[in-house]
Amino acid sequence: MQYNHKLVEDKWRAIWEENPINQPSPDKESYYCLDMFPYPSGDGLHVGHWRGYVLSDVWSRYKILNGYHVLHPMGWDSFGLPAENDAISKGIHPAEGTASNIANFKRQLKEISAVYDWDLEVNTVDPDYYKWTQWIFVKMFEEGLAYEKEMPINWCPSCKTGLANEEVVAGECERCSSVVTKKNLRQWMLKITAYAERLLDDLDDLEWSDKVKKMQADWIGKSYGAEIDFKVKDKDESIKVFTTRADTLYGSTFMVLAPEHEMLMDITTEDQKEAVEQYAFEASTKSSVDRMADKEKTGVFTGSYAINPLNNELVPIWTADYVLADYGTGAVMCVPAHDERDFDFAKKYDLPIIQVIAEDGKEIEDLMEPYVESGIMINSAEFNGLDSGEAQNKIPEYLEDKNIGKRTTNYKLRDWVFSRQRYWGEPIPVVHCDDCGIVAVPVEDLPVVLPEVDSYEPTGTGESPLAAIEDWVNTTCPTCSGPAKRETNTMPQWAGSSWYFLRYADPKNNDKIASEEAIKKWLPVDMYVGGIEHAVLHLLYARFYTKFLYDIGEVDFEEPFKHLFNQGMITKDGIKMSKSRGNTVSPDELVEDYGCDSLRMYELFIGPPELDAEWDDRGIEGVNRFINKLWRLVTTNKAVEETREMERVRHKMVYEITNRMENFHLNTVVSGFMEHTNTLTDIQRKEGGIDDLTIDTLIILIAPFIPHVSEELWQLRGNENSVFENKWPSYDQEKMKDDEIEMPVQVNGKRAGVINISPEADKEEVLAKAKEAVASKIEDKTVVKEIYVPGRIINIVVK
RNA sequence: GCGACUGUGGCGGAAUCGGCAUACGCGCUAGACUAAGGAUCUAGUCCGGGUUUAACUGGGUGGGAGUUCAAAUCUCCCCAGUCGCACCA
Repeated sequence: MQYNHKLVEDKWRAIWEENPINQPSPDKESYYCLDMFPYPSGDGLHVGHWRGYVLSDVWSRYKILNGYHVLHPMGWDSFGLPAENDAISKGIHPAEGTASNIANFKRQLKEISAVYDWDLEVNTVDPDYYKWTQWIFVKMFEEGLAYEKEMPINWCPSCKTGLANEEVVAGECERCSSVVTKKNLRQWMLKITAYAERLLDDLDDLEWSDKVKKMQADWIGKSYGAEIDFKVKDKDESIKVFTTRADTLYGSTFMVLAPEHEMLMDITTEDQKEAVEQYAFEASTKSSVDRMADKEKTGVFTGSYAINPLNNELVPIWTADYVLADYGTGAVMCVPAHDERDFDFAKKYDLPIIQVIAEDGKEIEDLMEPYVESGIMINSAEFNGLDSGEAQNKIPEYLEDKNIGKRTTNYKLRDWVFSRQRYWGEPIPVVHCDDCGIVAVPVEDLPVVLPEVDSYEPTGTGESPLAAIEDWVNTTCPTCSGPAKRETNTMPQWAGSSWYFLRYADPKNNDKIASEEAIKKWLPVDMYVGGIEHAVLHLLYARFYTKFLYDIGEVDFEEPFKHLFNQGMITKDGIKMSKSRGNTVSPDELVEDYGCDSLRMYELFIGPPELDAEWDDRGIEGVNRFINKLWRLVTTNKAVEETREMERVRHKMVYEITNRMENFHLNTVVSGFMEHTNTLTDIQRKEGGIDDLTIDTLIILIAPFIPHVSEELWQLRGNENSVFENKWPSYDQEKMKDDEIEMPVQVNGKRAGVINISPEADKEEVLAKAKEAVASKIEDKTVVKEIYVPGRIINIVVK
């Protein structure tokens, strides 16, 4: 019988639909293998998307064969701008576009034949789902972690909405690449900074790649330093600066405040007022791109002086936009001798440069560039001669004693700008009451359902389109029943995806995010598979949410994803596959021509799963040929008595495949199948057949990769159960050993011959045989050294 | 600028521990089957010298040095590409 992928795949899809292979049982442990759920775009899936989904499915099926009951769900992260933009341009409600995109995605995902349990599907735009997204917000509000603030935030002029810091990439909007500007807006913020320390510390215990951990750690950006108070001359005020280099305090010759610093105008003298005001105004209109690196530094003198608390020297106070308002205290003590930026600034404005650290304790005359290394303290009164590292502790201690400074830590992480001025998102569930202030919508009134609007168009004024719906906006206060207005901002797309992994455990629960038992049974996620693009955004937010839910007793773990696997991208002509670049390859035709099994296997064979891989349409032919070869091997086999060779090949095969699976080297698992199938085909030809156990073992091992073919072959061999009801085969290393092995013989490190010996042969015997084999190369030379690494190599060193 | 990763045949890639470099697949070449082949099967395929064929022989994992009996693998320097961060005091 010929292999016909259509017949086989249709048949088994129908059978699995009736009888899912992943059944619970009291003696099975649970395992949670999760894909990052997709945004259902109108573009559909391409072969790049398949890669991650195939990977997680192969892993899930491997776990099923290892005796686990596996949770492997799928759902939709459906709020977001593309649906809304479609709504604006085509005039259809975003919900409609979203629904049809989901239908298409689902059809395409079903082509993969993954073991998804579609009964557990979640969808972030479903009011039964976002009820809980809103509920979490209310809890955060109650705990003081969600707060309102008017402040200059990142603003995308194209998307016409505020953005979180994490959504700004090199000064551009993460979504549309427009240059991000600043806008002063009333915003909802989440106090993620309260979790900075835990978000950083707990990275240690995660089985994530070092790369992602480092990206998160860098984003959180903890640095140790000191806060120091500088008194302002002739004023009753002092300015706090943050520095990581307290050791350089004696070299501080000026101070710079960010143009947004709240004390700037207070301390500016009358004659400098105009210039400073002008400068601050200009800075406020600049985008972050304009303010960024390698541009010449600019600044204006405020006319005031601060007093260096160590030596009482006067230091002029400037304002300059190279100092950031929202890091540290927004004010910096400047040490031009030991900081590049301060050095540039001092050179430009002719400010004094005092060296206080020297490599050998000797001052360099006319410093040409800042000395940023550690060294010996100079020009620092009683601290002279100290190692600068030591002074980094001694000086803050000294300041602490005098109550004019303290050691502290600082983070780059900022609070999360959580409101968006757009339509297609979860309404933020609070009302504004003139008497009671901001009041959260009571839990029993959730969800606050997103109302219909006439126009989805963003207003661009900082108001959401929801603000125009008067009968929705005007409501009554849940506390005093007086007139109140609803919050009209919506949540960012990340809100729904920050906790969805919990909902899969119990998606229809109407009383809780998910029941305690369901959460205990399934969570945290054992294996999380997805692209690297969420290294900071989604993964940081989800970790934050989980820690919050832990703190309020909703979950019993602090980290949502134990093991994270980031698959590489599929590229075409060296660039990422995407609809906008027009270089996508659709899986639909490939499934039609070669079958799901061939495409599944090729997606893995293409390269190491963690690295990017270049798509080549022709490659799938090879995998398809292999499946045909395997089919022939199994269907034409006449069972024979097991020989020693067959036994050895079988154990070796199980050993190698299992090992490579455990190490996630899935591309070499596939090539391993090819190699062993070639070997078995040779044996079959030679011996007239293969024993049953070896054939069965091969079918079970390969089942996670090509499930339809495996089921069919399993059935053709007379079995009535599913191939997935088997147990993953085991191996015996003793039985893998060859009776005789080929051992290369080197002379001076170069291969000179080969001998056949028993692995048990002793050294003398082996060396004698080896020398005989390479006699012609060593006969007129003196043997200096003989290396024998059992099972590996022989090297004879001659002179 | 800082940091991480990657660099192996014509191509994708393999090489648990420092131990036969190029497994497996694509492509290509030749042959078989065929009315036909863009199907299938068989054999060959790192580069060079050599020979009818083979034997034989030299080189070789981005470049250069080093450690070692032995280096794709370890160390140092350099080059190229990709990604991340980027005035964070």
